[in-house]
Amino acid sequence: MAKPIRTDTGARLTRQREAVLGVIREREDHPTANDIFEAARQRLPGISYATVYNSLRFLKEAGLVHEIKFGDSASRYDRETDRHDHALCSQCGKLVDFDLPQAAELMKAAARRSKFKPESVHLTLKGLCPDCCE
Amino acid sequence: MAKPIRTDTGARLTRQREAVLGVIREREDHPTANDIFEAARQRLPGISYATVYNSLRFLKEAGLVHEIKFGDSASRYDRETDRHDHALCSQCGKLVDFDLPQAAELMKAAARRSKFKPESVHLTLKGLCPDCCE
DNA sequence: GCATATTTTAGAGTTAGTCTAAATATCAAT
DNA sequence: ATTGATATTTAGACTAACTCTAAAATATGC
Repeated sequence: MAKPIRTDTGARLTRQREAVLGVIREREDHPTANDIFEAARQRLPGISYATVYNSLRFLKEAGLVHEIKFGDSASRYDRETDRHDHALCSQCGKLVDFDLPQAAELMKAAARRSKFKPESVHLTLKGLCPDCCE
Repeated sequence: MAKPIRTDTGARLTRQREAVLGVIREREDHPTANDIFEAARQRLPGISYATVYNSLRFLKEAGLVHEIKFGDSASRYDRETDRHDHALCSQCGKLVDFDLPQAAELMKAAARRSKFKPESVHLTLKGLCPDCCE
């Protein structure tokens, strides 16, 4: 009944997808799919688990959100879609975005050593966040 | 009956753990736990799946092997335990080790920007491996 | 308004790994 | 060598985080 809003590239932004995007955009942190599922249910009580996953995939492909995967545990989602790096607290798990300006150079250096044709570089710092440093 | 060989730090290197370590040391690539399970069964037919996982954890904690996790799919294991970086082929999944000499500097720069107390940096280049570049 | 295409849903299925409790093996001291 | 304490292995049940499927609901184009 309600006409679906569209993204600027013409893709369909249904109520469900909009709710999921809204959750990610409103949060400062980097929620997991499950966090998003719970928050999305507040906005759209009937939304199902599978739809949250479908929406996340859709939004990711549309470039509206960014997925962060560390080997451990669940993926986290990030409203920041530009290239950036991550710092992960080894004590409390806090995840912080930052940007290393030398990333482009770095990618070249890495490409030279590995003999790969570079597409992207991902850098993660592990350490203690300011709160966990005492 | 057979006395267990010990690592130089005195930890027990049982037949099972030795088999798992042997598999990893003999391979040039970066096998998954399942690859290791299959190869270990050739050496020690009765070895169980759980034992391979237990052994991998043990060997990792003893610093004898290195675990590599990317968000996608299963962990890979690496006989190279010194700090190093990885290049991952976006087409065929090939994983190659290399070392970036500027890693120490990089860690400092990342620590400065994120305000974290640094422990380690992990860099991954995604791109096309030499074979997949045509 | 009807046919076609897209999206959502519930729930089953999958993957990779962890946990548990019983069985077995090793060690250290008689 | 036997005994008891400790460590390790095993099979299989269990878990977390997704992914898939097929049917139902919804939207779009004519």
